[in-house]
Amino acid sequence: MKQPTIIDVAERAGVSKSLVSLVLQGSPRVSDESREAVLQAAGELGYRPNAVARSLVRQQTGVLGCVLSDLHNPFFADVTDGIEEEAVSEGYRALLTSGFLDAERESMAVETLLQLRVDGLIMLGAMSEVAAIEEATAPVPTVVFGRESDSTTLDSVLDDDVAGAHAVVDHLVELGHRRIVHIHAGTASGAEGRRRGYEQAMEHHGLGDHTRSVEGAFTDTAGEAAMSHLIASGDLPTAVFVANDLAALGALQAIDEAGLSVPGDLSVAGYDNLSFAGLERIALTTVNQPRAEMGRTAVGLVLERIRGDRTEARHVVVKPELVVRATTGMPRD
Amino acid sequence: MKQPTIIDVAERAGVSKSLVSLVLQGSPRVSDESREAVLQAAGELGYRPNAVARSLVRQQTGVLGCVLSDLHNPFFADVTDGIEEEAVSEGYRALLTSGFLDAERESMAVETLLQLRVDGLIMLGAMSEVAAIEEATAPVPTVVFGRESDSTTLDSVLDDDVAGAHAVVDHLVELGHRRIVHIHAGTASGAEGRRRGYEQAMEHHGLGDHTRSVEGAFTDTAGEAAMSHLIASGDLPTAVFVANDLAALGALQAIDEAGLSVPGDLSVAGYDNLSFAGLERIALTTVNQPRAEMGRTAVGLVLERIRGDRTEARHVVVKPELVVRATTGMPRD
DNA sequence: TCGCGTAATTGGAACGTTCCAGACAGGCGG
DNA sequence: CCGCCTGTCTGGAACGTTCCAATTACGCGA
Repeated sequence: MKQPTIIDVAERAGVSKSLVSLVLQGSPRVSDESREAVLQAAGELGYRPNAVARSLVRQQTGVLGCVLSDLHNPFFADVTDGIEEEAVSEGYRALLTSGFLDAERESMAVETLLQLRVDGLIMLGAMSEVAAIEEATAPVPTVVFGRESDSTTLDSVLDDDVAGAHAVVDHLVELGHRRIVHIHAGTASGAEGRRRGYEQAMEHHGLGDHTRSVEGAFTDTAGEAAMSHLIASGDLPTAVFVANDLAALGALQAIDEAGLSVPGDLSVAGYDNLSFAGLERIALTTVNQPRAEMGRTAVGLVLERIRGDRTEARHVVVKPELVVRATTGMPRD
Repeated sequence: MKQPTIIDVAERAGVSKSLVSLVLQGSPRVSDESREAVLQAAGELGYRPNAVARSLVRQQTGVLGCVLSDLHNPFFADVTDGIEEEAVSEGYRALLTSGFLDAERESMAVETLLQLRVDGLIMLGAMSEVAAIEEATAPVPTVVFGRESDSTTLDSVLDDDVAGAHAVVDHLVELGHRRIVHIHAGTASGAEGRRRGYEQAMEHHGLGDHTRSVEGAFTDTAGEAAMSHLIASGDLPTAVFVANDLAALGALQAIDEAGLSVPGDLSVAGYDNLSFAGLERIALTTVNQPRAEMGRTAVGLVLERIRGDRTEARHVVVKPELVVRATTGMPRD
């Protein structure tokens, strides 16, 4: 049951292990005859290179570790598509782990990947603070995805959450809303920027007095709970800006359950433009980010670092885009 | 920048590398004094074990590789929760890769994981046939998740798709439907059983003449395309049973776009009971599987094999459960 | 015939661990 | 006083590769 090694192949082909190694790496300085013999022996034995041994001597694994804060959020699936695509085309492999929306489990995942000696790390929607990530990932090039950062060591990729949130509020105000509540996501990646954008925009429109944020999280259940709470409080706004689409879906559910109409009684906007948001039955007004492209960018950044092409941190910020659908409309007055 | 090794720790602590190894493994046959010194030295240097070297000598990695056929399908996220939980509690780590709903990319992912010498493999919703998986994964204990199998070497975990599909058809027939179309998912995992269950149930209800399957896949876009096609054909049934919820969501979208009403003009049922299916705006009739539990079971099976507790294949089949919601109702007559 | 350059091949060190066999010190019983 | 046991600790082999330096084979020009 033991898998054959390069030495088994060498014996069968009647050559040295070094030559087998050369052939398998595609070296040109090998006679056709030897190459043939080695390849045949390898085929017959069902030889499969041992990446563990290779990594040990090469001092690199060819693996990019990705920590997804939440496997349930389709947002990250789209980003990961871009990551995989770019990684593979550059000769790397992406391995994924989940952080389970928990800073502690997230750092356990990071630790595992570091022990495996991944060549680079991409933290998607990290729950941990940048300083903590900086420290934990020091030995390996790391890109923080979706979290604001001015780190001098870590690269980052994110959309301009402040601008995105601002656009949402502008849109709602333009429709005539004044009492706009924000369901935020605490200190999760992207949440702070969106909250700040909301507050700035409210201020900007002279609605500072109506600024009101309630606690939520980047999950459907949190969105539903926050919205239920808001409804139960009796003090309903005319519009709600929810920190992401997943939570917005939960909020919609709470609203539907309460028998309120959208956007008649209440306008709702989210963030991320999940594919579900585009369904007619949802038709959620939201903010789009170029997810796959951002994923590719993240890989590009981490590879630049791995290859030593760059040493100063780079922070890539992309423009988000408001997508107006049917969950937002004029308030009843 | 090079990470410290066990030898660096040994030098700093003034002991041998063997002793450092003993301490780090928590051996009791070490004096408190030495233990203290080693731990302190390791802490000061920021030592992190090299899992690559450890794996090489131990001949095991402590890693379970999981290939998810589709990262976009939340179904697998739920299963993965169970997998992770059980793996961690048994001292293993789960690493994920995506198969991108493509047999070829899937087998590339498997190959990568095998080269990394994972201790076990779980294939979730594999696109490849069981025979191909059997051959490719021969050196490593492997569990096939969600695909019917009578393999004598591979274990499997799945729900009883035939029974699940049967239950859907029973429900529709009971409502009075006769012309029930099935949007299937070709040879994808689980698709064949659901199709078979549909066909058997139709036959069972004397509706063999109305049996009609149209081609789809386990994605929202495929479901939408199949449904659009069905609508365009002009020959509408009164009910549609879609192979999974993701595709059912796409089908609903096509129906909504066509201006038809659900379940007035058309009843729709899916399979998987995604959390989205429970939203009031969707309220999709579907079939539930105990996802997290099935994930835990899969890990249990693979660990039994790794530990050599069992050599014959085991196939765990769990009972699915019909969940009736608002997308199914009596046909107009 | 000899020396030399080139092409092909090989042995062995190294990577960072684990683990086994053995070494060493000290205490105890005979 | 000697042998032995126990409790600690250590050296070195092994894991499966890569890669460097060295070796061999061979043909060709002088």
